[in-house]
Amino acid sequence: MDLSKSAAAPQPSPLYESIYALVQQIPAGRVATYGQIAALLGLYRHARVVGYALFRVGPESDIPWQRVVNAQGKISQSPLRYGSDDLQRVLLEQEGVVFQGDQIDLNQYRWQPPPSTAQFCEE
DNA sequence: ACGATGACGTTAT
DNA sequence: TATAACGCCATCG
Repeated sequence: MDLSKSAAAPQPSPLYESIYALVQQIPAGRVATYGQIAALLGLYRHARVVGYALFRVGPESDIPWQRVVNAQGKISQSPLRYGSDDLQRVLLEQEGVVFQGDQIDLNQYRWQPPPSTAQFCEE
């Protein structure tokens, strides 16, 4: 049997898998930005794709989508979401994240990706 | 195959 | 500092 293309693609796209896997690696009380996750996957400008991947994920998923916010440290959600506008904020607060107004201090809560997960050469 | 969409990011005004 | 428009690329119909 050739398993070259038979029963070898249960997942719609490995790209999403990578995104989900990375998001799951975010520890509680920490947050990451879409651009950050995208950059870790080598998708420097694909922040939108990351958001789109999480969009397809459901509220019952194993993905802590709640820990993913935009570069402004704010919560992004679409009108098509579950309906709870403050749901994500509440979930983060329960993890120990403090909101300054409607914004989070990324300088303090930004998740620091381990070098094992991805390589980042900064200067 | 093409067009429209989208949970963003960045730059310009 | 806030608002607006553009770009970026994968996914969906």
